[in-house]
Amino acid sequence: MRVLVVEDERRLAQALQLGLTAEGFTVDLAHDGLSGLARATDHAYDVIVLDIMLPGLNGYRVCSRLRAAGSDAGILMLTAKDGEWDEAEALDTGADDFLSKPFSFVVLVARLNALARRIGSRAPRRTVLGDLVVDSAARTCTRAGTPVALTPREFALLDHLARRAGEAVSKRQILEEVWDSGPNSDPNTVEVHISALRRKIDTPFGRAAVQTVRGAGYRLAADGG
Amino acid sequence: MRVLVVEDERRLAQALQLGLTAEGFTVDLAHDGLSGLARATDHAYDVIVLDIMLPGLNGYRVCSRLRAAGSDAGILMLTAKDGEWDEAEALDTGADDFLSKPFSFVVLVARLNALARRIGSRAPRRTVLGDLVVDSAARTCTRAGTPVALTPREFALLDHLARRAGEAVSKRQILEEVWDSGPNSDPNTVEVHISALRRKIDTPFGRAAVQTVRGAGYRLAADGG
DNA sequence: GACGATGCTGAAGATCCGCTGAAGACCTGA
DNA sequence: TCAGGTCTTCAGCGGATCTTCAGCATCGTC
Repeated sequence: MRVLVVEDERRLAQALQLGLTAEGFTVDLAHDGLSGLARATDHAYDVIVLDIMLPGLNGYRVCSRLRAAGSDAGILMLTAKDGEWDEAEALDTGADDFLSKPFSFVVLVARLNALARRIGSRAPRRTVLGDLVVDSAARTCTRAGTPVALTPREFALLDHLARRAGEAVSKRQILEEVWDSGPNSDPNTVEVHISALRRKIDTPFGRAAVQTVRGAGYRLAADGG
Repeated sequence: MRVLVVEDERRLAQALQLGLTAEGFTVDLAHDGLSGLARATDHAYDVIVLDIMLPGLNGYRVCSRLRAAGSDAGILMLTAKDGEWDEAEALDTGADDFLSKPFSFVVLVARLNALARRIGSRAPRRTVLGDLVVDSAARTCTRAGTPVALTPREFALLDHLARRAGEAVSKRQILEEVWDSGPNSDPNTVEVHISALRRKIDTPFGRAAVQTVRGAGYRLAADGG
């Protein structure tokens, strides 16, 4: 579960990062509306925790812009309890849930999990690309009806590519989102796993769904290759 | 990254030009609303830094006219006051971001970069020029439905020209923006790649989308040639 | 038509990029 | 601790790609 916390009070933000990481979430931080928006559009988060009062661009605007940009992440708004910011408005701009400050950490985690469940159920479970089927929920993959056994990494990689089927995805981006690693990790790692993936879902079937886009990364053919 | 700074205080404007150029931006200046509007409609800028208080035509008006004219450049407004009203008004007229004077140069650069990222992500996925289709996200190109295989450089070049379809783009500009290289690199490099591009997207189809504008560079025909 | 400036293009060497087999580290469960 | 599977690192290969160069073509001007 990838979570983005957009919160300008740095101590609170860091406390949340610490606590949520301990709960098993993968947490990134942004400290103002604009960088939050930028991160959220650049990366695929499951849930975004969004403070309403932010420097630069307030939470409402971040939220509505995210929705306008087609984001389907779950959005949980943090509202200060002074009545100035209407919670109904938060929901109107496309938020999924809200929480009044100050809040208990346990409640936040519970809400996040509830949200994640709801989001999970509205996110596509299965991606069908020709005769290649990727089932994110069951973590299974079949090619022409034949089940294909994949290792966790291989599946995560395939799942990531499948969610962006037809698009070229850079190795750097793959490293960040599948490996959850910094920008200076080895792109060869991706190459090795791509190679392994091809050997399982393409080569035995004489297909080529996993395409190399030289200089730009990889692309999973929208028609399954 | 092409930036237009519209600012009537000349010393500030020149300081910005100097500083932003050092940061790697290509910077043009305008000192009043009308000439700013004219420049912005004549040239393809990625981002426009727009002061609100301008002689002639104020920033709000410049901004809304630009949007009315279909400009999709990122617009960053410079507001003198720190009030909510300025912020809301600026965003409502179509600005993407704002910054209150006085501002720190570092912050401006950060905001410009953030804005550029967002603009990049909202840029059109596909450019259709007659039967020539350039898909930036998938990094594919088709002519009359036939897929055309391009090398990374060729694609970057075509993509660049396609985003400015109908405009003449100089070799120098191409070198800067596609090759990301200094002004003293060899323009022949561009010629060689243009030649290769034509051999792939024009010659086999008996078309001439890539046009030479003698002394001024190249232009991609808006109708695909 | 001659001339200089500008653009085109084939060839070649250098460079870059991605692929892959193998080895060892690592993790996990018994 | 061991066994089995998985992951990362490394190094070398092979081919795609880029740049440079040189000669030729084309354009505009005189």
